[in-house]
Amino acid sequence: MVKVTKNDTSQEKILSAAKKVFLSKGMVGARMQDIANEAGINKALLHYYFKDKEKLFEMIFSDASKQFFPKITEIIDSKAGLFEKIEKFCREYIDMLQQNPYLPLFILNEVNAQPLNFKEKFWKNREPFFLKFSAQIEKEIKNKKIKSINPAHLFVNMISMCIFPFIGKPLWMIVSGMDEMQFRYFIEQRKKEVPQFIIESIKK
Amino acid sequence: MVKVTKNDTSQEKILSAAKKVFLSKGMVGARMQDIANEAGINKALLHYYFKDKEKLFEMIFSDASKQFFPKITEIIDSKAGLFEKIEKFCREYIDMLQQNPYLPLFILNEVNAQPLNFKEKFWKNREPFFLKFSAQIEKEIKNKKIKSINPAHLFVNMISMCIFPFIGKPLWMIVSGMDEMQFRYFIEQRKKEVPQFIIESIKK
DNA sequence: TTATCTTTGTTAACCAGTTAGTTAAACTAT
DNA sequence: ATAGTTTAACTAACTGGTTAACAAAGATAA
Repeated sequence: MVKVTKNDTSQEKILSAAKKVFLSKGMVGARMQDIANEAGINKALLHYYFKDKEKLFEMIFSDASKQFFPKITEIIDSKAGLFEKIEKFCREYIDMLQQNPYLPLFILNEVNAQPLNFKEKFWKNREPFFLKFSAQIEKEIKNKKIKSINPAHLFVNMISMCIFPFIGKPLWMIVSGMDEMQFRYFIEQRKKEVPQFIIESIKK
Repeated sequence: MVKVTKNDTSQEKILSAAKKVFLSKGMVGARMQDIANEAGINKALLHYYFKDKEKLFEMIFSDASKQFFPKITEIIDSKAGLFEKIEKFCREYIDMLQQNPYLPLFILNEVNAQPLNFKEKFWKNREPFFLKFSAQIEKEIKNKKIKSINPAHLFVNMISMCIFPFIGKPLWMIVSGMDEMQFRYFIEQRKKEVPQFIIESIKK
């Protein structure tokens, strides 16, 4: 008989609990006791495995960053055509956010709270990743394939329309009267609506 | 001779300090001592004028809400043509956010933290304000003036592109390498770029 | 005017509850 | 036994909020 649903190790339980608590409450809002409770262990054990709150937080933030950023560069840097790339990006990025709905507000809050710390620890030696994307757009414009547009605005527009609905979700649900299921459907639609909206705007 | 820069009353100093601290640090991150220091008064005086942190916070949040929301409905409900309305909204809303850059993250964080509390205290007896906007769009579609589009997506797209850059500002500055002045110019451009982007997408 | 009282504004010192982090002892599997 | 885990209990620092004393500026009455 194989080990059935072998209990996670304490370390794994802690990381999973910490992710849940930090992502929903942020660094200042999270309590070590909350994390210990969520993990079903004693608070002291947190400090046995992870030196302090800061260290534990960094582990979670680092992990979250790896979900939030590489997905962008990965698609943007691929060698697909522009429209295809836009479609793929919106579809996959919204899909990822659907599975990690707290990610955007978490990341943006913490970058906001400590921009320098973020730059030092998580954005060192990275090349400006949207340069390639920018070059591709310039080329398409030069070849008269799409209308003239500033690539930075196009990029920010795309990112905005993909990410913002997850940040504004609770407010939008109140304002629009949507329930959880309707919102889910709304997001599902956006995987096609957003790229279509963008392409309609720039195509010639 | 008129009273020159008459010292603000303590109450005014507190409100001004509280706004600054709450908007940049949020409810949980803000410290009553920070607010007292910022206002240049004793901490006990905060409780003399405002019962507790919660009350002081509500005052600030209520004030912030009045900037964040009515501006939307006001323009959306006006009787201008659709394109004109989109142009006016983007221009004026981005302009307002330029003067209150912390507003979006502040509002969205607090709605996120306590959606029910927000609904009860700040969204009672309000009619769904984008119904009129929605009707106007449906009409334009029916009259073949614009392409077919789900009004909810159009609305969310517009809001996203106006608001998100302010939420993502610190991250975007790091990623793009912009400095404060370049970012300011970037936002200035968006007042025209965003409505143009939208209109290009929906016009026939 | 002047002496006394009242109201309002302000403060230092304090209090009780919470939080991150420590410690030393107990448990457990090998 | 012992090395690796786990815990209850503790500590020091911090936080929101209170208190009691004090100060300033009128009001009131002689």
